[in-house]
Parts: sequence; C-alpha cells; structure tokens
Amino acid sequence: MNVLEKIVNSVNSFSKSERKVADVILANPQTTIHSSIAALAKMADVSEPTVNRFCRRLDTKGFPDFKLHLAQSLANGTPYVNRHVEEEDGPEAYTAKIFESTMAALDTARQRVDINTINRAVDVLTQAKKISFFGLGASASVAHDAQNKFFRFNVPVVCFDDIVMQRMSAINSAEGDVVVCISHTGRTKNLCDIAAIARENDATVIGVTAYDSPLAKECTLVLSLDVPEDTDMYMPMASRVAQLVLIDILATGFTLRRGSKFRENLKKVKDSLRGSRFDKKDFNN
Amino acid sequence: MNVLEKIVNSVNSFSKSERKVADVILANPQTTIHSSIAALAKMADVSEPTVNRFCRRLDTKGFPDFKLHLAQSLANGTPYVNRHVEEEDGPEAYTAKIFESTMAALDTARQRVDINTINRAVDVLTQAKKISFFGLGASASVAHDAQNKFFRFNVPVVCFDDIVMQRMSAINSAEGDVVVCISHTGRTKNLCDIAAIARENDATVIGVTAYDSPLAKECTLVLSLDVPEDTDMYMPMASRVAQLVLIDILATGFTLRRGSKFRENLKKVKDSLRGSRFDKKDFNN
DNA sequence: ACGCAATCTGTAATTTAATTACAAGATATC
DNA sequence: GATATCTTGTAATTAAATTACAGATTGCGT
Repeated sequence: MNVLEKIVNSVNSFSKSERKVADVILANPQTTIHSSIAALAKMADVSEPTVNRFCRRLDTKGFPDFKLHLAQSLANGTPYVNRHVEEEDGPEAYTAKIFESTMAALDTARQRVDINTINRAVDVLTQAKKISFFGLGASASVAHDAQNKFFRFNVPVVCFDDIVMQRMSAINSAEGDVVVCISHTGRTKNLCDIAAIARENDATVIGVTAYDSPLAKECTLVLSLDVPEDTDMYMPMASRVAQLVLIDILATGFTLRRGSKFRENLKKVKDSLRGSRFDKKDFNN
Repeated sequence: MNVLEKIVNSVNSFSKSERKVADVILANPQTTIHSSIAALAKMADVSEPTVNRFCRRLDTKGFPDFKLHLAQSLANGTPYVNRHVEEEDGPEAYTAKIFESTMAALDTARQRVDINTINRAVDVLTQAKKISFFGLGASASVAHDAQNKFFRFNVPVVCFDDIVMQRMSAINSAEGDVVVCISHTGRTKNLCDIAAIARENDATVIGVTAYDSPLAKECTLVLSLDVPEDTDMYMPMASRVAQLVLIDILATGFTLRRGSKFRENLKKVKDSLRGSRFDKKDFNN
C-alpha cells in the first residue's frame, strides 16, 4: 500500500495535530516533497516534532524517509500489471493495457528465467556446427527472427516453418548440431516429434518452451520463460515478445563469447546493408 | 525524462569520479535512495562533495532532491533504463540489461505513439478488402507475425518477404486494399518503392516506421514508434519488439471494432488448433 | 466536579546530514 | 614546458532532522 493511501486509511487514528499535518500533505503532496520539515510544520501550524511523529506513525524512519515514500506514491508511473482488455475499451485504453501487460510479462520473465541455463545455451550455440530454429504458428516468426540474428554471425543457420522440411532437417542432424525448438505451450505434437528425432540423431536440442511440457521432456536444455498467458484462449502476444527477447539475449551472449575480433564480422554485415538504404542524413532530396 | 535515464544518457559528459558515482547508483538504485550522501560517497570511493556535484549536474537541487527524483524513477518497482551491454558483462548482467532496455523501449514507445493514428489505422484495417504485410530483414518476421494474427480474423491476408512478390502484390492492389509496410529506419529503398507502387494503385498504405523517413513520405498513415535504437550500428532488438506490440494493438483494436459475434470466429480458429496439440492436463502419459 | 493518568504537543538542545569555500592535484592547451 | 582550466578532496559551515524533556490537554473514575 502506498503512503498516500495509508494516510487516507488511518486518518481516524490520528490525533488533532497529526490530522492537520495529514490535511496539508493531502492537499499539496507535490509541495510537501520539496519542503523541509520546518516549512511543512509551519503550513500545518504544528511543531516540527509533530510532523516527525506523524511520519513515524506511518511506518517510515522519519521525515526524509517519508518524503521518499511520498515521492514514490506520486510518481506518475502506472504499475505494470497484467490488465485484460475489455469489450468497451477505447483505443487509448487498449493501447495502454497491451503495452503494460507486455511490460509486466517481460518483468516476470526476467525474474523467472534461469541464468545458468542461458549460459549453457550460449555455450552450446557458440560451439555449434550448425544451428536450426524451428517453430510453428506464432512461434514461426520468432524462429525467423532468430535466424535473422544468428545469420549475421557467419554460422550455418537454418530456419523452417514447414514440418516436412523440419523433419528432414532433424533427420539429417548430427553431433555438434544445435536445434532450437520454439513453442510457448510446448504441446505442439509435431514439434515434439522433431525434437525427438533431432536428439536421436545426436543433435543438442534447446527448447524455448514451458517447463514440464511434452516438448521440454524431449530437449537437452530447456529455456523456460513462464509468462502467464493462456494461448489456448487468447492470441499469443506477451509470450512471443518474451521469446524474442530471449533470442536477443542468446544472440548477445553469443557475440560476447566470441570475443571482439569476431564482432568485426557484424560490422561487415551492417556495412553491406548500407547500399540498400537511403542515407541517414540527406533523404530529403 | 526520469533521472535514471538521464544518468545513462549523460554518462559521457561525466568526469571520472562522477562516473564512479553513476555506476554505483545504477548498480544499486534501491540502496541509494536509503543511503546518506556519506554512505554513497564511500560506496563509490569518492568524496561527499563529488556526490553532491553529481546531483547538481543532473539538474537537481542537491542530494536529498536527487534521492527524491530517483525514488520517483524507481516507483514502478523496476528501473527501466536503456543500458548498453558491455564487453565484460557476464550472463547475469547482459540478460538483465536486455530485459530492461526492452522494457524501457516499450515505455517510451507507449508514451510517444499516437492514439489517433492507431485508431485510424484500425478503421482502415477493419474496412480492408485485403491486407498485405511487407517487411524486409528483421522486419520480415514482424510481418509474418502480423499475418499470423490477422489471418485468424478471416480476412484475406498476405505477407511477403520477397521483393519480387511484394512488387507484384503491390501492383495488383486496388482501392480498399491495405498495405502495411514495416521498417524501423524507414530508409530501405525497396520498401519505399513498394509503398509508392501500392499507393499509385489506390491502396491505403500504413507505414510502421520512423517519422519523417523516406518510407513515411510514401504512406497514407504513419505509425511511428520512435524507439531510440541505432540499427545502423546494432542489431534491431527493442525496435522490433515495439513493432510487434504495435501489431498486437492493431489486432486487438480490430477484434474490438468487429464486435462480439465476430469473436466466435477466433474461437473456431483456436479450436481447430486443439487437434495438433497435446491436451493441457494429461500430457504425461 | 475534581484529580489522576495517559496522551499530546511544543520548546530547546543535540545530533546528523548536506553544503560551501578553498586549496591541491590533474589535465588540457598553447 | 608554462599557464589556464577543470577535477577532486579536506575542512569549515550551515541547514535539517531528531531527541529529550516539560507543559498542556484530554479522558476517566470517583
């Protein structure tokens, strides 16, 4: 509970002078956080220790600490919460909700992701002879994205969103190859098969999927994001964003692991794009 | 701009000692707001006046005022700041940084996106005879994702990442068709051409791209996200996540606009997926 | 209604924290 | 290599907050 609410709630348990302080603070919270205890005492027409006691009553260490708490209550920021879009929401409302839900999802993903597994995944990827990204449906675009990223590293990368191609690719995999299977639910049958086949052929299989899912059971390494989203009911949104960020992290880990001289490669790829683009400065002609 | 961002942004203009202070604060922002100037100075291994000067440089009145501002920045629980990954970062550090940068990017995107334009874009999309999503490179996967989403709405949707196909598709477009061109920089020549061609053929062209870019000039409607990211130098990460969220928003707006009876369609699509998946409960057999 | 106890409240002293002034050191510039 | 500019730290000063204590107020039982 934030301090402002707390003040309102406990307004009854205040003494006369404390209430004066509360009134002044509630009336000018912004002014309060930039005032000294003396100024506030004067505004409320009480003594300084009274203000101090008021602060303590609200479970803060003293006046400065109270101001800190108050400042946080006043911070414009909306707490990032998962809010479902409602039927009657206007553009403003659903835009805000989707942004916030996505940010909330990333926040939980960040807290739950296992750094060790990431590190091991990066290990495996840097040593891979060939990397394959497989996904179906919404996860297919994540796989594409991953290909786009890792492709720049001058490593053999493939990406299929076609189960037949995936199957062929999986069958042809060998030791040293890495197969990354992407699925939010981890319950897509075809992808489980692919993972199993790849493993039978000695490939290392990294699953970007839910813990404890059928797909996870087929994988060598499971990167679970644990984003709360029921993709059986709703369209995959936040979950897929979290997957993308995970791919970004793996790609970043990859470049860092490979050392600085390798990063010249990246520059080369970038430079090659220049020809296909308008110049940054003078595109107004 | 919040203080944390400010610190990150002006890290170059800091002196050696000020930088030490910045590092300590960025590493433990929560601790900082509960520390005295003496404690912080000790942590950063600098003198107290240095800390004070640091605060002043950030346009605050002094240390207590700085703490107030910092508290407000942290009010949302997590400091969402754009922090660049450094050479010597370990898995823990770069994972945190990428998550945070992405969230920070979404936060700015949310603030800068124009709701009116979103609303108009949704308008246009709901009335479209056919919707095409075009993107190249990293934006291609965003286009794919968009297709995957809009496809569920039982609207004719196409998506090409091949310039020849894009071109053909653009030439064949007609009034009532909507073409969505996705490009972070808006300086990809080929995509500008596509947009121009589509417009010449009376299609409505929505650009998911930078304001004032060459591509924007070719579009009927520009959805600008304004995520600070130099994709000429680095890989597109946060920018692309923001694009995806924008697509989510458009898709959501679309379903809301179409009314409730239309949403039964979505359920049908979902149900059709069930056969391809293991059941939610008993996948352990 | 009176007196005792408990609770408030304010004054003044104390402590703590933050800021300023100044000087020494480092760095850049010519 | 000398001078000027910018950094940084030490010590002194000032400002702010807290504590200790005493006076005032309120509530309660007789």
